[in-house]
Amino acid sequence: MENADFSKIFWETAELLELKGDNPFKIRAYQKAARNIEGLSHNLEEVYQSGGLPALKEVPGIGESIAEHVEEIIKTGKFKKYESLLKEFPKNFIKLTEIPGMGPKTAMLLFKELKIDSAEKLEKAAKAGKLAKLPGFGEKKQQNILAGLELKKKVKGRFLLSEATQYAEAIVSKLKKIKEVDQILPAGSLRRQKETIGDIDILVTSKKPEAVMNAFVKLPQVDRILAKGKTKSSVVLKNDLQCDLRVVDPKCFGAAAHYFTGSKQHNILIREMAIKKGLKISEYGVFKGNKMIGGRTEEEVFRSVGLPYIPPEIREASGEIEAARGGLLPKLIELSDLRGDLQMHSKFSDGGNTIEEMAEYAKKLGYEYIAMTDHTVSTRVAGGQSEKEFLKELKYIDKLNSKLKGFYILKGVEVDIMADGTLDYKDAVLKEVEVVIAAVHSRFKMSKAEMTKRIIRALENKYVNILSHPTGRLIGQRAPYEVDMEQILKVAKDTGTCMELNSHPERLDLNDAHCRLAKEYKIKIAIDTDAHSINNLEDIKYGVATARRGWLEAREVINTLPIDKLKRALYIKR
DNA sequence: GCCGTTTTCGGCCCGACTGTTTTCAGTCG
Repeated sequence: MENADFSKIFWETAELLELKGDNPFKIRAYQKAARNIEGLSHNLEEVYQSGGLPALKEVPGIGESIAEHVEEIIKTGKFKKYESLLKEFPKNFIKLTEIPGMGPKTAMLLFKELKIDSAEKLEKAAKAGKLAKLPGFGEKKQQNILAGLELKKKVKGRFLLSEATQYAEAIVSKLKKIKEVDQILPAGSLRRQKETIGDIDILVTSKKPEAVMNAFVKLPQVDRILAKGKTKSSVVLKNDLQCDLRVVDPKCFGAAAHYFTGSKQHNILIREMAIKKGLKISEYGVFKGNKMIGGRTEEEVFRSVGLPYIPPEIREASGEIEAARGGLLPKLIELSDLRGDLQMHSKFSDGGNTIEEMAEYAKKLGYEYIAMTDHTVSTRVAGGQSEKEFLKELKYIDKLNSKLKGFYILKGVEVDIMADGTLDYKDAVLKEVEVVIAAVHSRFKMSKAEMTKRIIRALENKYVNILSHPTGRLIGQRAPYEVDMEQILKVAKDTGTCMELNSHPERLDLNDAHCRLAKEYKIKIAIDTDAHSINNLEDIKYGVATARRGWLEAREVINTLPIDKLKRALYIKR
């Protein structure tokens, strides 16, 4: 069982309880547990196997009864309470609440009054005008539900961080031109740099909010307006991404920034701390009674509850508050800490640029080195080279290096891990290479035990420096292959192998939670781009963002080292 | 259902906008 499986069950349990109109605090408890399990770096099943119920109860949001539910799910593969709740409703009924504008109350009312239990029936009834006649409904509400259905059909899921970043930057640059706009900050999950983004939240300070609102909803990117008020508006952009704008007074910028950055759970924890101190925190500031005592900056908000500044990327209610209180916050890695990029491809395999062009661009980015890691023979679709061809590339790199001043091209390779865990280049060839990156590119559907064994065998090869995209997932397209990550990390630690954090926006692999786990195992990480052209080299920022979400510091990332130290670190296994 | 630097019981974050309402419920973030 993966953590995502547990969290899905508890999310849906909460949803079902909500449909039933159960105690809202109980519902919140299930949601909180689901959210915390989602962000957990350890596998919940393994937590239970090693420490039983008491270990489960250590997880925030898991108490007596949810711990028992988890145990039940592990032992029996079932969760009786959830299944009996599910039986109380028609099949797929809870999916109705995924439609924007449809909450549990509306869904239940429509079911009771019109027997609506599917999106299809909902659409039919709305089109026939049956909804508008119900008590509490009207023409507008009916239209909104139809629009929500349309949106749901079009938008399959969340947007990649890279996509949302581009859209947000375009909006921000337009908003900056509005003269009534003072400060502007993209907030929400985008500011926390989550790997996928549900919608763009933008915060603006202005003395004339209405002027900003009017300009915002008229932006060329806007397809339609969902809501427009004095200080808050929501629109759907032409690419179907929702964008919310909120305007506040400059004096509460910090409080608003903190609030709109989230995460929701983090905010709740901070607000609870405030209450204990006799304070109240809202997006308008920090208040003692009616008196505002802070909120111009985010620092003031944190200070009001006795904490230092917590970077947005780790505001996930996953231990950052405790760390901040104990003075144990990590000094998160920054883009400028990196001295080179350790995986990329050239025209020698499937890259779009020559080695010289890649090196030239890398120099412009301020790097001191790159590793050229073209594909090997098994990855023929990606122009993988035979050993003989590859040895020629190595000689070519030697020649380039003799001409370069103040820049170094490491001789690297992205070698394939075969189904049995052997590599597709002989050790005699790998011996000539400075950076050996091993990767799984085939046979993704192996059992967890087989895949784990396969990868471990590769890690045990003394020439392998880095395990590339360790789970093989493609966000929104391909699930990670089954692998026992803790087992892999243990072997990586024992053998002195690094884990890659592949910065490709669809990979981000290791993900944030795995980075944090690797940190616990004291394993070094290589953040690289896997660039196939000069255009991809700047994707490194998404890797750094993920590393920051995984609490990584510069000293835990191998390519923050200067070249001589890096070479020594790479030779540690031999 | 969870949780404790006021509590093992009694709290549980806070506010905007909409649509349908004469004062608010529902939804969302």
